[in-house]
Amino acid sequence: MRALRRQGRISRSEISNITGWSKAKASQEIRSLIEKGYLVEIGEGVSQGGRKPRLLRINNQLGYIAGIDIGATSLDVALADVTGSILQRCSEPTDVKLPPQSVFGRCSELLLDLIRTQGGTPDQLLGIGVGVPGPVDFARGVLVAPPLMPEWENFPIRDFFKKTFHSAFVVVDNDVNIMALGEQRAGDGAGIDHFIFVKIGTGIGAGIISNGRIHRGSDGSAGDIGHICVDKEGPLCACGNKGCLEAMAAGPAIASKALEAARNGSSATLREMRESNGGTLRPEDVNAACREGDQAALDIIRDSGQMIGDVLASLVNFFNPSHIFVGGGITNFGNHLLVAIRRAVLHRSLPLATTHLSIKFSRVGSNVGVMGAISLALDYLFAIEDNLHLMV
Amino acid sequence: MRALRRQGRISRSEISNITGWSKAKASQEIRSLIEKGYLVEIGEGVSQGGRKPRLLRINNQLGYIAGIDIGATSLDVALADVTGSILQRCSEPTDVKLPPQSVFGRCSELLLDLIRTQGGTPDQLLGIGVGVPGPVDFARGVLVAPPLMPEWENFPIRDFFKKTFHSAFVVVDNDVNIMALGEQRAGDGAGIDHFIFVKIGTGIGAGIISNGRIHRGSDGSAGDIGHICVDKEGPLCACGNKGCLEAMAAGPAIASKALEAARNGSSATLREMRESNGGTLRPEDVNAACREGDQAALDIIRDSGQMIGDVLASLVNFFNPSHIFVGGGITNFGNHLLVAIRRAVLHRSLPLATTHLSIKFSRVGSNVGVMGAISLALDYLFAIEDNLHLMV
DNA sequence: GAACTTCGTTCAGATTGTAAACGAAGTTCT
DNA sequence: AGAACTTCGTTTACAATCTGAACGAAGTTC
Repeated sequence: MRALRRQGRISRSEISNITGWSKAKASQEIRSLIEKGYLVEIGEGVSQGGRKPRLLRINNQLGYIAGIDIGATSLDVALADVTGSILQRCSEPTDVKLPPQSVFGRCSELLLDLIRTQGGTPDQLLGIGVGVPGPVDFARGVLVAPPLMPEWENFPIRDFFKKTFHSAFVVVDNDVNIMALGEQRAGDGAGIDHFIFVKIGTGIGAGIISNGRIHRGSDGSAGDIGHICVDKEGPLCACGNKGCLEAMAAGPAIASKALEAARNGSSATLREMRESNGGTLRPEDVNAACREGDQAALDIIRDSGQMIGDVLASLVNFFNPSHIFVGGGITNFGNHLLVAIRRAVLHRSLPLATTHLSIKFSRVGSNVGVMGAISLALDYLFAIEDNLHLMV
Repeated sequence: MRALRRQGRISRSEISNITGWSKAKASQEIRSLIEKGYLVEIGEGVSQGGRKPRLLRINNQLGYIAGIDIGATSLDVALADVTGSILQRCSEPTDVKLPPQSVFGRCSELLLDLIRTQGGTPDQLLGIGVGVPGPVDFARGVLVAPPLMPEWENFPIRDFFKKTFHSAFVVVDNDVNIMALGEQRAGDGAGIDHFIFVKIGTGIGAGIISNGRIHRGSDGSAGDIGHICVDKEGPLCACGNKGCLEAMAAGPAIASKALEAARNGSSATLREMRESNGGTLRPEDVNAACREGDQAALDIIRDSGQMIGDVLASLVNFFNPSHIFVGGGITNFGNHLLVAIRRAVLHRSLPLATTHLSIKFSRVGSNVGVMGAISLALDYLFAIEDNLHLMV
């Protein structure tokens, strides 16, 4: 019922049209919601040839919603109101090798800071959405067999946050699922029933939207495409198999290929960079070299793109999405990567599955994670509010 | 509302519990449905310590539902009542190279025969579910760019059947989707949220169930895994690409590999078979040779299984299903194929995605297609009945 | 066979939703 | 400027709907 209200964020008695209710009931219901403080009036709208409508909106003073996105190397925390507008956000580097207590503890601190800066108190926090880099048992809100951080397995994320924020519920999901959700709610994914959000960074993962809903799979590990095998004789991956996509095309692989190119002399640019960096190279350096027109760097990026595209081609045949959004740390690598991915997908997939397929970078940028986390929390919030209303 | 009734096929005033209605309303509603002829009483049940309940059931005299499953080489037609029980079925070989008029015309004839044999008339047919071997625009009920039978594109299947069966609605879907639905409703797929039904026959295709619903993809071509590339230098496929799974591991590929083995002398058994068959070999022959312990035949089957398993391994990582059901013409090939598939999948997928994964043959057998078609038609029937009820 | 269950219906009363009428506020055309 | 017409939102009387409690029917258990 008020889920509808969330959609039309500003509108008046069109509600009676949208819901199919009579004007009488709509009016009465709205009055009750205003009395309860859920809705507020917000000025008047433009006339449609008669009396001006009195617009309303969800009361954004109801409380706060937090979105937390924990990546392999960075950590984002944002505070939003119940309409999903971000009030403030912050970001800092982290390391998943650290014990969960310290990482989540830091999240709590940052969140408390944000709330204080906004002039609120911790008990005004209604809900927290958390994205973590690994398979999540969604119902329990717990990581299951995370390859990157075995220590985190079964860490009670929900209870941990509840200790500090008593009044808030906690929803935990995989970080890529949450990015896909963010793209759906705050990006170009709006209204698209079937799409894939591909995150390329330290690892490679995919968030899947099927029939408009997140597909998590039976163990919460759906979308784990980083460990699809692309070369049976390829390098050893952290997961124990050989030639995983992640081990061959993600950020670290790009960096190590660049190091090799710097060593064997196939790229003077990369060699210079390595020296000025103190013997190491980061994925960003390869991108920079690429911009300068370095052929070896370009080849490295293209190779990555082709491998990723080859895998995506299979998935396109299988899943037939209408859109693929590419995001993550590698996103600012310009178009070379994307072009290579596109070419590989178009070359290898069935024409029917690709004629309407669009492959592009996510435009939501670095906010996509926290936006998704907030959306997830809001979904949960409005679901229980609906239930409460049904019970009362 | 009566969708619930369809679930509990025999039950009485538990309906008031299931629906949450008061006993009064449930009773009244049931009376109305009985008067309209939708429900019938069917004896008494066992006492629970008090008065015996009077069991009811959906009236199976309401009309007929037809399920039609058109494969690449065979055609199945079945007649069922509105509870989904098959009354009678028939099957005959066909060829998708024939024009659609003649294939669908033959379906109509068979269906008329079945109805007559059951002592009914064509206007008692309420709905028809049709499965066709190719991508389907589900909303329009029309084939889109089918690789095997370009002539069938845009053929108005719905209108064609409506000409003969005026009172029936027609729902068209891809044949593998329909098999997946059949597995869900009449097989081991009951209650499973995420699974893949893999059909291996003349072609290779997959039906996908995500969050308990068929995932059709944005163009209706989801599940078309037959044209995933497994070998960039492989043989040319009918689709124009090289090294498609279908071209390397499906029935025809198995047969042609067997012919080669018969020619080059690596298998005496296959050579004998070829001679007694008049120079050709069918996939079934390879199976027979396999049973006799022929090593070359066994290798052929194992190779196919491995290639299929390699592809499935990627899809398991991506989709994380809890079950994979294997069906289609190759199903009766015994366990060699399945063992090879299983080994490849377990070897290549992430442990988390495979620990709870079950890969087995579909037990529904040859009925799975028509059962799915019937289920699809029933879903549609009960959906519109629900709507009608809401409107009245 | 008395006491207690479960099943299903009947009926009065409360709850809920609706349509129509009406007042308020605004626009357009003369 | 004002008459006529719109749209917006509320009030009110009325109709449909649902529920709870009471009750008869049918059975089980001790």
